[in-house]
Amino acid sequence: MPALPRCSNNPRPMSSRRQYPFDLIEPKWQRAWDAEQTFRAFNPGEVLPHGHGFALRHQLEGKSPSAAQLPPKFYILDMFPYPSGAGLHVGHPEGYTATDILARYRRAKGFNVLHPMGWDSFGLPAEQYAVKTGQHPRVTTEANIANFTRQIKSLGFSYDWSRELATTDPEYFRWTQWIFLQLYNAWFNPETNKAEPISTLKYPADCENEAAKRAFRDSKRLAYVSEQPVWWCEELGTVLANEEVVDGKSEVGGFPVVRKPMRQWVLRITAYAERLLDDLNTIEWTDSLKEMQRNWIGRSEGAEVDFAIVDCRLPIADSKIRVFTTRPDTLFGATYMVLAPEHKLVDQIIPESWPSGIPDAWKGQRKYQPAITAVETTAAGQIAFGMEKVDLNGLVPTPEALMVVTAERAVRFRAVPVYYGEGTLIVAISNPADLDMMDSLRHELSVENLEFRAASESDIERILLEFYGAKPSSVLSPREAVAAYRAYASGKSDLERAELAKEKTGVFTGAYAINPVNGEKIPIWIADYVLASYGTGAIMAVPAHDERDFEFAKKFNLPITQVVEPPAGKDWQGFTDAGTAVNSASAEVSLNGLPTAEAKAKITAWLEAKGLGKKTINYKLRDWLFSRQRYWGEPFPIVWRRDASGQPYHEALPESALPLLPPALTDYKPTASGEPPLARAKDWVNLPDGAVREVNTMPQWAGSCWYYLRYLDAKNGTAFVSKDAESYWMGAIGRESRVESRVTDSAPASTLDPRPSTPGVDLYVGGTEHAVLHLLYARFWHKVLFDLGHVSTAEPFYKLVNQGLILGEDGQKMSKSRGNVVNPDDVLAEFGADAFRLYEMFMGPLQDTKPWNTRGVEGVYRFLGRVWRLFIEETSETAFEQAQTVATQPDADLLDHFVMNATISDVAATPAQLKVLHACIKKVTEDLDHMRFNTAISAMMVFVNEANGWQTRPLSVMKPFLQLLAPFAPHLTEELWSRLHSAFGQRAPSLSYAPWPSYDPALLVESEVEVPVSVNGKLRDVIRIATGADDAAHEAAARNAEKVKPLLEGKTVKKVIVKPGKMVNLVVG
RNA sequence: GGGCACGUGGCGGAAUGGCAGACGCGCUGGACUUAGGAUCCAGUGGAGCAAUCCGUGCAGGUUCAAGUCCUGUCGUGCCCA
Repeated sequence: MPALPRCSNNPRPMSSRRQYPFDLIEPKWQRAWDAEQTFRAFNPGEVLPHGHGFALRHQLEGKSPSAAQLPPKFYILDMFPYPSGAGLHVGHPEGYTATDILARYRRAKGFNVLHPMGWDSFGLPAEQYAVKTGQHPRVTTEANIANFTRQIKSLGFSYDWSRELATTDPEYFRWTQWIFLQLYNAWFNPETNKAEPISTLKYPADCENEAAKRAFRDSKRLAYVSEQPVWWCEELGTVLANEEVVDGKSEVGGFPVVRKPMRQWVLRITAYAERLLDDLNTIEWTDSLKEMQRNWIGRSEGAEVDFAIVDCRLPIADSKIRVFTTRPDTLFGATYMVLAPEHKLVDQIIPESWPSGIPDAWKGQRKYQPAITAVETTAAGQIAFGMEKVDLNGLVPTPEALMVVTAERAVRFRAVPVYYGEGTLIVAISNPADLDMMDSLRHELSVENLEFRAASESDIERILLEFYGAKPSSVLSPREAVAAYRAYASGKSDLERAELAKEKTGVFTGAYAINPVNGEKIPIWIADYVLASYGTGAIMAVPAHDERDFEFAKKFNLPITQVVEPPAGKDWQGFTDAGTAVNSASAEVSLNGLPTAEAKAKITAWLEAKGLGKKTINYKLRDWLFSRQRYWGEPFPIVWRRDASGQPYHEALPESALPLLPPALTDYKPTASGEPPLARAKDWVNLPDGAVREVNTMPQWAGSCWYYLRYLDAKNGTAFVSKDAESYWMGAIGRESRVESRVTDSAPASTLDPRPSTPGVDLYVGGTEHAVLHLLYARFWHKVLFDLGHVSTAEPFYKLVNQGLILGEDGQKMSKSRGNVVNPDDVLAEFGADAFRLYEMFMGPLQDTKPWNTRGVEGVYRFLGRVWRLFIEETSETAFEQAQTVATQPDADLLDHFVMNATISDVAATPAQLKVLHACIKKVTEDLDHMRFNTAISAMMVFVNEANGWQTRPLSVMKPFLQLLAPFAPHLTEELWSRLHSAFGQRAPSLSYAPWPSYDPALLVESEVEVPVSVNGKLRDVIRIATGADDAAHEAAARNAEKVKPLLEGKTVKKVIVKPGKMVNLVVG
């Protein structure tokens, strides 16, 4: 942040300008809250200590109330942070301040508030630091947690620190592993639509032996093992989930990633797709957030349709291709089919030779044949070409990986090695900027005569001619063409294939299928715009009404047949919206004239009746890739064994083996063979009975999937959470009646929040970056735990609010490189925690993105100074300052030099004063109920501006005001609250549990109101009129208003609109 | 390319369809003061001496009345692709 002028030779440089002694007040109260455990939240059955504010407020001192005897709960949760080395930035405390204000407000309203904080402490940075330095990640992590704790505590948040947790604590991740075992030992029963213990699984008849049963069982578990192509990041030494890869690079660090098939643990989240979607309707999240989750789940309704294969040499059962389409109504327009290049039927349908008469363009092309497979080892390092001898199809060489390994590092480039010989390497690179990098690597390698330069297409052609002596034949057989195309496509990611490809590519397989609705013979293609992982990996192409099919058909001259008539004025070619079916009739069925929706229904019914297809629902959501090749994560409680035939199989450890701790290591790098770091610990991996431990670890998401449950009962050593604590705090029992009976003691009904407690976390606040993944994963785990009877609600987070981003003072995202990061420590030193909290809330609506402005902090800081001076005698400031100057160290006793302001007295308030106070109570209360913190603060500023002018300030007005301000500025208000009480010889009850003030609407009624008068909708004058005057009185007064009268002369009043007390509008002609 | 937000003074932002700009910052003037980068008081959307006129990205529409609702358009942000 821009440094504010500070005088370095003065130990208390700000004291002369300090608005009030926050530097003494804030530590004083933070210590007091800590010592008195003021914000301890009590579980059902706990003994409430004598003298505790909560116990006093609810007359429960020394008792151990049951859930029914406790006040209603309010669970208010922050997204716990990853304790990074950089410490807190001003974005963190924004949400934390909002929740803290609401937690304090709810306590004042009589709720039993649960407001905890913890640490999402597994994570990559600590591990990367460990790889570099050999320092155990736990050491780094603990230091960072200590720093975060200090920073968060300095803000005076009312967390119940007795429930603090860290995902890296063995007593915590023991239960993360336990939940994994719940997933492992469960399957999803589609009939009951819920997870059930694996023991309820029924085996099919052909599972004759134990091995077959095991294979079947393992294929049904919610946590299962799968060999699948994953994103491998060389630099990080781990796989990444799709969502952790951004623009072809790792989200963390921005390192290159490649596709690679690996054995992985996967969680069956797709089984819950429908429920994750449906239950969004039962929770109170913003529409945009729900929409994001819906998009991510990506439900689409359509049909699966079977197309028979012509002249097929396959067994009958396989002689058809199943496609998924969302537009079965366009079936008559399907003029070709496309399979994903990886589709398992492709190999089986290819004929020996091309059918006669097909265009050459369909047959694929061989353009280059760089037959280079080489690993050159030198003294200094090696160069590896990740490339087999392949045929390429396409206009440009496929970007492939060139890996250069030196003693220092391994770097992967997107490059095609096209020539290698006599110590000279020539590559075609896709990013010219990589040339410099390669050049610098050349020096590191110290390989003689190794030259890097970019090769143009004609260069490559010339080199290939030289290399092979002749240009290879361009005529391919169907099998060769398919193989060439597959090799080409395998180098691309799904994203590159489906979305980024500007030019459609593909090749004809030589085989044909029969369109089931009209018996037409259509060619079967493979193309990379069809993904094996979506739907059935095959589509029917309707070029007239699908953008990508349309482009493809144009390129390869495939027929385009109209089957949907668009609304008038639109071209049918490439029209993809709903319209009216045309050209869609056979002897058996006709869709002609039907709107798209009806046509879909009719053709789907027909297909089902004929056994040719069925209505299907498809999801974009994929199963959750759950393993990482890292050290700093939860180890899987799994071992591997081999059966009699030598087949490996996995087995869960017993619960008694938990927590399974990771082994001690000195080297945190993956092994030379690419195995995860855990594989280095041979003693740990190899068990005496011959079993081998799983060496993958769980992703960071695991710990954050259930931390909100652990807070409920954070010290429980025998269960992840006790039933009692879970059902009380997650609010599944007898809510409404308890709210009414319990909260009424303190506040009249008028200011009562009528909303009953809600199931799950009552309010969850955090950043949008977790809008999809964390929230989806946590909901999934929660539902599994719900199905298995471990929790009592179907959803974890009832109400969720995303705080907006805080930008730097320059309006840019805060980042170290921009140098616009604001450090809360600096702001706190200058203005104090209360001013910081107040400013974070005053900036604007919580949900909005807004820029930081240090001048704005000064504004609210001045406001707090004005509050201070409302209560404190100015002359005593001098006495304090003198005492402070001679004091050797900051001492809270110095505060005793302050004297209460003489204007404060125990006298009756005037009606005007009461009105100001009650208007403020009303506004602040209503705003807090709607999380409008900024306007609540402005209401309190209005109060202070008024009170500033009062000659006497009645206690009965000033005390409630302090209560209103207390959630926002707890330190200052606690200090003034206690001084105010002792100055008037009163006993000071804890401000934190003092009942929230209520307002009297009768006091707010004005005897006379100002009402605007407009003529023809234009404001002309303002009249004063008695409250409750009738319409006629309003009209009469309006007609007589000074500035209105002349406008009515000579005109007829055609219409009069009166909203009593609001406005009058006269329409004249 | 699609979806969802959002466009209001010099700035952050207020406004159940009913007096646009609450509150704060900044700015201007004044008081107090040895001093002011403290505090207090007053003013502050634009134009005009004034009456008054013009003003919520732009263009239309609905309405007695539109920052607010509807249509289109431009711009910004986020998410998805």
